[in-house]
Amino acid sequence: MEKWMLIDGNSIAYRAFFALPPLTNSAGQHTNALYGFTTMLLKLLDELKPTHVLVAFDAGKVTFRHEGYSEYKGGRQKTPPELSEQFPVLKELIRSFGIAQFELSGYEADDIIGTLTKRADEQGVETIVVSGDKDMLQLASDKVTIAVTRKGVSEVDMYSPKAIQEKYGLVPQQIIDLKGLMGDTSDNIPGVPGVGEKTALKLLHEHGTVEQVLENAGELKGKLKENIETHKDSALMSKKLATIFREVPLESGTDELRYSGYDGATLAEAFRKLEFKSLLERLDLGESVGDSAEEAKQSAAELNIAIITSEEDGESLSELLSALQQDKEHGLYIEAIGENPHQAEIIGMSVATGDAVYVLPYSALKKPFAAGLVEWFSQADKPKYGFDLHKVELALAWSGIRYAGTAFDVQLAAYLLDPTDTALSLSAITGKQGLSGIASDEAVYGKGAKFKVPDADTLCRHLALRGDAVRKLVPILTADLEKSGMSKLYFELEQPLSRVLAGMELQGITVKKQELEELGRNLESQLVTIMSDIYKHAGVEFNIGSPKQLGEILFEKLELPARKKTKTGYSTDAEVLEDLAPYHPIIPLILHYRQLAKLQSTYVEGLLKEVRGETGKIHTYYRQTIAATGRLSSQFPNLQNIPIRLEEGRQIRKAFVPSEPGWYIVAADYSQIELRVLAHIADDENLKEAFIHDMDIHTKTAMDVFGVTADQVDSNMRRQAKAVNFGIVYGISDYGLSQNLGISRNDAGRFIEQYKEVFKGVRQFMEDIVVQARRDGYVTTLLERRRFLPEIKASNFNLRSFAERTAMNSPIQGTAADIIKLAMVQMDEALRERKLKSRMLLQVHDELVFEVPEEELELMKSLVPEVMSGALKLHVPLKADVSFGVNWYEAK
DNA sequence: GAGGTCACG
DNA sequence: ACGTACGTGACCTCC
Repeated sequence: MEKWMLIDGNSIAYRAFFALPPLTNSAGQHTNALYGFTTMLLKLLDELKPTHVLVAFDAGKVTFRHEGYSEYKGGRQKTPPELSEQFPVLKELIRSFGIAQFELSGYEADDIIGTLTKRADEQGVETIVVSGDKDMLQLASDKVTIAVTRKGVSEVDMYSPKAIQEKYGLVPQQIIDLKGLMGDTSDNIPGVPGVGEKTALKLLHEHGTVEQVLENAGELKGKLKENIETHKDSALMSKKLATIFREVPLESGTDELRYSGYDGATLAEAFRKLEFKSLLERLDLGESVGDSAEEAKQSAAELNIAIITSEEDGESLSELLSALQQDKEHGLYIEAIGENPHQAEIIGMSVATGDAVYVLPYSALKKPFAAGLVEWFSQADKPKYGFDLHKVELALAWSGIRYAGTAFDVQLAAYLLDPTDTALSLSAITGKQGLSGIASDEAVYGKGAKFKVPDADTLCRHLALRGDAVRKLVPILTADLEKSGMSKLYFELEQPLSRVLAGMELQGITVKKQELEELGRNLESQLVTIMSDIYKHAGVEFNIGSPKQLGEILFEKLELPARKKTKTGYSTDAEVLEDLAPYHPIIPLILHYRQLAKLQSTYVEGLLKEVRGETGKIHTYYRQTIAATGRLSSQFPNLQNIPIRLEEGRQIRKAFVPSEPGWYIVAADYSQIELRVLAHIADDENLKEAFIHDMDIHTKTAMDVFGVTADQVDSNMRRQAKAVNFGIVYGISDYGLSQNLGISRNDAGRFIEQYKEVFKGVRQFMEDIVVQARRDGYVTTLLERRRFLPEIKASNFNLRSFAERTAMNSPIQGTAADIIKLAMVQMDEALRERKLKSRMLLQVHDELVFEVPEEELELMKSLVPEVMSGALKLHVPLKADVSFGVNWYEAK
């Protein structure tokens, strides 16, 4: 059974353009009409499942309608260039869908559609016309339904003749009479002055057609009668103009409209260019969620899968090993279940190479006959092309299998290509690259309580598809890195770093449980005391840890002044409480309670849970593919936020000790790395000068901003200057600075202006980087790390301002990240070359922590800062301060 | 699972 | 007029 869908391309594009905010891709190309059109099209294709689809466009400026009425569409605003530039792309996009499109010189889209619906009526084919224009309702029939967009383009109202009858009390043919009387300002159809929809409907209900209304105009009264009699011609002409011409000389037959579904890869390529990320994912999702099982079976059926479970599959295994030993290109996928790679369970693996995909359940990998494969894993000179090999290395290590030799990691590459992309699962990357979708993790395993490893058959097929996907992605992402100028960053920094990180994580850091436990007992007794004090002051027991309950106590029961609100109620954060401190003695108690409770739950109990019983060590997991700026992050547990600012919390660091008796903790941190990076990037003479002379940068800033000499800078001026420096790095705003310093916005603005007067290079940088971001759609670090900032062109002030601050901050924070990463790779090499026993254990953004035997202490105290400061040559010196002690606390 | 809070650079 | 400092992760409460 045929089913036609006929779309008024111009009308829908217009609707979409005005309904959506001005979206652009990173190249600055406007995409809102395209996006709206596409979402609507995908939805209709999915819901209506047409066999034939056509998009019709208006062609040429002059249509036959102008012959009779030159003012036709005259009053219409000129098409904005932001929209007209989208039409050629739209036409290409429709081709990517595999959908036919017509335009015929001298005719409008609705004439083409009218002509086709006439054929549909004659042939009895069910047809849906899609438009943003109610004019189309005249085409409705028992075969033809009109879908008119509502609320933008996401939803449509369906008009059958019956629906039109219900809504207007008219038959479809009368729609033109309606237009004839009421006109249409958007097309500059005049109609009859003073006649709107209400009057027009009343007249038509009585008389049926424009002609009849005119004939019976004598019966009418007053102004209406006068208007109609004087504008008879206008009414008749308007009716003619509103009439869709249904005899367009179309040469093409309807066979050309046949639609057999889109090609995922072609469409994904088009979406990729336009950066329709959510739609790309939806393509992926549509396949993986919708018919995941079927799809997977289908694609898997096309693969030559060799499942290796026992010695009997020796032949397959030999083939595989032979390919791997010859360094054949391949795709490796290892499934490790669990978020924490130190506790993940490997359930199987696959390698796609040659014309086959080899799949091994983990049980097979552990058997003696697979020893060759285990050997291959450990060979650093045997290249491995895989996905998230950092996690794999850790998971394998805990299963007693050594791993080395990453030649390419699809996930790491995808991160560099867009570090703000939070969907770096293999299925997401595959979908984004427009390869045929593989099932998402959730589709295969379920999630939460429903998590379940599927039966062996399903699992093997699934693993096979993933190995195959990795193999296809390797050359694509390699080329993308090259195109974006990030090959060097990838191959010489990120990939080597991945290995260094794994080494640090597996090494772990020793934590003295007794130390933490004692701290915990101490905290516990303090907490009990404070808690009862708080209850006394409140006059009631409540859950201090509940912001809701606390808010009620403070602002309702105790009637303290509530200043700040959150989405859900009163804000009770530290800033609010500090302001309230003078009003009630309960406030300092709550602040203290909060502080200690945090230490207890996160740092004492939290860390104790992470200490491995066997070794007394904590193994964090540095994530290399999370932070938008290129920084690392640390999880399970986070060792990058161990307390230091307050003395009570700093005590936690006493529990972090060397793993061997007599060794030391050595810690080295970059001094003012971000401001030094800024001095370099902005090439600011004054700032560079300050660092070349290794001045105290906040004092120097105070001198320049306040126009005083060094000995005139008091601690308050220095504090304010320090805040200004922070602000500069964060992408300053007067408001932000005023909040931070508790001063007026005007005063903050003056500080900033003064700063920019003295640090002219910084001012120039701030201005240039925003312009650059707007031009390129992204900003870069010194090592060419990118961050895309599409919102830099947003019309929404907040979004745009955020993007502008990010444009200033990311190159600074990101370059600092580049530098310490370089230092880590170089430090790792230095330790190996010199065959030192010292080990690098932790990284905290601008700090590296080592454990060092006594005999290497002196050497490391000079080597570490030397490597760190020499990691990258800038126009200012990099400085690293080093310290040591018997624990992390003492290394200060 | 979201929101609030707070630890770090 | 708009209303915010940049980047993270963990814990708790409450729905």
